[in-house]
Amino acid sequence: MHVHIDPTQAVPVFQQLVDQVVAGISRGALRAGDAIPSVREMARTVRVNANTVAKAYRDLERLGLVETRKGLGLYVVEGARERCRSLCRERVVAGLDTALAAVRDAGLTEVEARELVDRVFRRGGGS
Amino acid sequence: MHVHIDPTQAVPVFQQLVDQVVAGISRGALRAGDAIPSVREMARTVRVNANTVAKAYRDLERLGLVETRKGLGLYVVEGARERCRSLCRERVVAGLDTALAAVRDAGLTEVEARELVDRVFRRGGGS
Amino acid sequence: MHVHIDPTQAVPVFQQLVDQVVAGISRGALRAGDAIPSVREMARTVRVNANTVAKAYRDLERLGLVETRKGLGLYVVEGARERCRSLCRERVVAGLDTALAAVRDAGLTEVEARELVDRVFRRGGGS
Amino acid sequence: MHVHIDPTQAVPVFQQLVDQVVAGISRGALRAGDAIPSVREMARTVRVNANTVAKAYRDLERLGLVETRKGLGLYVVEGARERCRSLCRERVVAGLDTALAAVRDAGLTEVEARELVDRVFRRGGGS
DNA sequence: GTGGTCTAGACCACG
DNA sequence: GTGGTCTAGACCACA
Repeated sequence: MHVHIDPTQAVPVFQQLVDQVVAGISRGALRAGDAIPSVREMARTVRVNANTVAKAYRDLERLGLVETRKGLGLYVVEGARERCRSLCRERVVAGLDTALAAVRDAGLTEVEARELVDRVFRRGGGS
Repeated sequence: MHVHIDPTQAVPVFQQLVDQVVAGISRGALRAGDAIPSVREMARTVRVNANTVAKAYRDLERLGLVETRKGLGLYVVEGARERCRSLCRERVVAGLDTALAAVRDAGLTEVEARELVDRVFRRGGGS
Repeated sequence: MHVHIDPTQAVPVFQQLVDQVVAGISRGALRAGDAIPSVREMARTVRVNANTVAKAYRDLERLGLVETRKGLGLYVVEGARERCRSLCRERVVAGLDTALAAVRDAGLTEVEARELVDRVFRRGGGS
Repeated sequence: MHVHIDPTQAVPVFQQLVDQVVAGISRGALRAGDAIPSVREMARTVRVNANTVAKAYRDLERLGLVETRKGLGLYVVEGARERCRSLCRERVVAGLDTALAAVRDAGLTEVEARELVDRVFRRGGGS
């Protein structure tokens, strides 16, 4: 479970944490029943305040991906992977939808949009 | 020059103002040499704080789309439409690029991305 | 909008804040479109740290009772009262259900349960 | 003496243990003079930390339901069943009282409260 | 002025 | 050891 935080970025640190744990669950690095790193451990390893980590974890719980067992820590819930995926899917599709609408409204043609799709998918794996 | 602001939305009010003026110039509702509504008038008509309008206008000036004529107000500069369009284009393409990368990284297939493109462009004119 | 916090109670301060705002909406002291007291004002008046208030307000937003307009404050959303009521109702019914099950499992008779109902409702308005 | 613990639930594990032993005494599964399982045995069988079991047992002793016989273990005291029942009764009645007050304060009618009572008692034995 | 984010450090119940 | 709550005080973008 590698986590990397960039505090200079516009997206809040706690949100980056949420996203990375979600990604970890999505790709199977964290499985149902696994414990996620404790607040303090995560805080130490990513050099972030513990409260910030706690806030992120609270969000994960609210999303229903993780449950807290008092005195023990946070555990990935059953079915978290599927829930993650559908969450990601929704979010990503909504984003693309918005972006495409902007493209269209800016007067670009469908052909140009398709070319962008080509380019991104030809580019392969990286971000 | 109709402007509509939704203070509920995540995108800041001043940004919504910028976007709508840019759109107005793009589609020719505002032409080179035209005056744009004064800060106070705009503030009154769209029910927004005057400081917010001023900030938006500062951005428009910084983008090189309008110029201040002292004592007279703000005027759309020569060549604004073209500049607008290229700005829009860049911005929109960057947005689509990011959205597509997210789609790809979320594991959706190219086919699904293409279907979204289809859907948006079939939907026709509105936003 | 009177709010009273008892920091000695077992229920967390931020939760007490949430509950009291919910109650305020429920009984119509706060109506759709109204602003709720700013974080800092509330913090001052109830003698609680601003972060604690902010946490409570975050919960209210998550419950869909309130929306934030950046730079302006938090506003009660349309339909908040109904949502409040159904939330309260659910919570309260679940609590009663649990309590009744405990009563039954402890071997008390239905008659005794009914007597308790009588007593509480005879007692009238107070808490 | 079957004991089942759900570490997921909001009620603390040690409290669940107390409750289940109390229930066992109440229904006669544990009688005066019986030994209750040793801390270690209980810890092993219900998969719980031994300190947690010890804490629960301390509570049981404090409630006057069991007594320590040094070197032998914990034994259910004479009159435990009656004491249990009155304890349960008190606790359960207090709980119902609170729940009913909440119901009333939430504006539900007495009739609705009565219907809930009906429903729970019609449902019969299980939890 | 508003809320949002982050840090630092304290205390608590639970295991 | 764990997470949860609370305080105090800082900085930011937005209106």
